Amino acid sequence: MRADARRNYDRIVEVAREVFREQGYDASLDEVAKRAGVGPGTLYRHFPTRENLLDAIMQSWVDRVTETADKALAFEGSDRDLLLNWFEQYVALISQHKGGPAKLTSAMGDPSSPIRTKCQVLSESNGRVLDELRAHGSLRESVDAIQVSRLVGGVATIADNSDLDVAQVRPMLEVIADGLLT
Amino acid sequence: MRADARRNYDRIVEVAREVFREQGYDASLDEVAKRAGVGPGTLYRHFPTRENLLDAIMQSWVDRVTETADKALAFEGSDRDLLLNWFEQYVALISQHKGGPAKLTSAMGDPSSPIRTKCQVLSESNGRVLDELRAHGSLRESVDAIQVSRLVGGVATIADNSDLDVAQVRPMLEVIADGLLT
DNA sequence: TTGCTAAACGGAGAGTGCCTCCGTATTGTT
DNA sequence: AACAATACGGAGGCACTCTCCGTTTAGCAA
Repeated sequence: MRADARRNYDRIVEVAREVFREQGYDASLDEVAKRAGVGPGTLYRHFPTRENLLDAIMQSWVDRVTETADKALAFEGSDRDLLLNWFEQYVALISQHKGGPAKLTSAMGDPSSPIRTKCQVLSESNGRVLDELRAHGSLRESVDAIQVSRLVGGVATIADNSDLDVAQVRPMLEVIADGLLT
Repeated sequence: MRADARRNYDRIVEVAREVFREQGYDASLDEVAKRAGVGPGTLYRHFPTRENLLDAIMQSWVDRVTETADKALAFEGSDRDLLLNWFEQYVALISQHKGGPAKLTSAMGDPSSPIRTKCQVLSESNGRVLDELRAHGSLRESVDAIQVSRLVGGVATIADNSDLDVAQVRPMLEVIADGLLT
């Protein structure tokens, strides 16, 4: 990759992160290009679809998911609290920018999605937490990680769309947690 | 309302229902107007926003919600099955056209939404089912209708976005049901 | 019927976003 | 310095939203 290309690529991602945070994930891409000081052509060459751009943006914070799951697993307390704690963090992670929860959760389980790698990281992290609980024998049977990702992702999606705060989200996560645990 | 206005209003709603079913709720409104044989001006005079048009479309089938709740309440069987049965029908009802679950569930609890009356019908129906279970003493405390509408609506939203079938939705509804019941 | 007015129509067009094409510029190599 | 190869960028085509306003029509009254 040529030096100028690399420069533009990085700049676009940086600006896009900012614009998406301000205006939601359906902000104008021409606007992103303009603010980044490049032509629309350049943006679309690097990121043929909006999805590709999102993918690049999310990279950094999806990296944090695994790490967050590690911490959640080290939690000292009841299994229910462990799970709830993890769910809250999970919701926060996928809600970094508007439209994120819907995007990520809808692509869950779709092998042809451009953001499939992100989704895998998410459901794997959920899987690890579930395995831990299963090892404790406190998890109901026939629960799989994708289902849980969808359930919690669904709550996150609604919370995102309706601008709900943590206090309104928590009781819903409790219902899901109680439904999963024995 | 003048006769020609009434005629156009009805025709637009009818055509829109068809177009939205075919192309999802973000189909072109000019296209709707064209197919209805009216100018865009006419469409926008009757329905200043897309939301207003959706509102009119959904009227007919939101009417069926109350009726469906009645039937669900007459169900003979365990409380868990009653609840699951209702949830499945609820999901089917709000998933009549693409984008419906997200629209309806996101507006839940927002008094300024143009579709607030629809949402009220939905959460009231959920409320009635919950009251029944509460009367049986099989419902956990501190559960309210809007929360449940959001939880189940969240599942419906994800299912709608990812084209999930009933077999994939059911286990998620079971988790929610189990989380709600004692 | 005819005439009148309020109500309603409809389509041209401005504004905006998406995305592509291709002439121009930059990079890095020989 | 010359030359590919690579990348740039913006003009412009297309699609959609929404408005404005000149034209048409419904409904009523004489």
